[in-house]
Amino acid sequence: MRKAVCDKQKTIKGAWTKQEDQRLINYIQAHGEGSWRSIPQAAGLLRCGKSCRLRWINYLRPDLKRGNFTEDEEDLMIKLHALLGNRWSLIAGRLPGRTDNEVKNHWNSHMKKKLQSLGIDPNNHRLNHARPCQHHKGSATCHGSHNNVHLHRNKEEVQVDSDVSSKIEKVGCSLPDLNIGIPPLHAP
DNA sequence: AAAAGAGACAACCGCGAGTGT
DNA sequence: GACACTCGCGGTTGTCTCTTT
Repeated sequence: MRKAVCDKQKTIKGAWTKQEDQRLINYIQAHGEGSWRSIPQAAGLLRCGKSCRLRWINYLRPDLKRGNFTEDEEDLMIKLHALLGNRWSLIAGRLPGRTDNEVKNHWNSHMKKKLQSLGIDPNNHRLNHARPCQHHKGSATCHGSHNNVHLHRNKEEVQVDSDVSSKIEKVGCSLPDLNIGIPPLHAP
């Protein structure tokens, strides 16, 4: 049994204050990201490294794009989710300025409902039989609704991280009912 | 105007993978 | 090979804000 890293010392939990944010920003700007475990102490924060990392990645990073998702981003998110399932970090990697947490939250609160309203099961991207095909504005067809695009997490089954693009190509070919046109990977 | 409910988002937790010794 | 440790991910929960009654 491994001990939780954050239990080892007295750490603050809950919402971050502006002062804490500023300390973390100042430290990372001066020293880089480095070892998250040592950052809290070095930056003078009573937070665990995990919490610092999360705060930086999801909120403080200068390259983050705040605000609503555009239609293009949502479109791409749907396509990527059809391919990758709940691999939010991979999906976020294709949406510049977006974080996995942001993508995950947006999916759970907005996109699920959006897909359901279009008669699409948000889990497997199949058309629901209850709804007629013409109500779906996408290109999926009824006869193709038996395709299940869920990809297993097991790395022996699919090597996602190494080359997403090649997998997209492969999966896209095997899923004629999913109009998956994924743009090339953006530079970080 | 106040209370209740719903929605959105930030943050935490536990686990698995990767790496060094 | 076994172990210890850190990092990163996805699921879940907590809390704040907005909307409805």
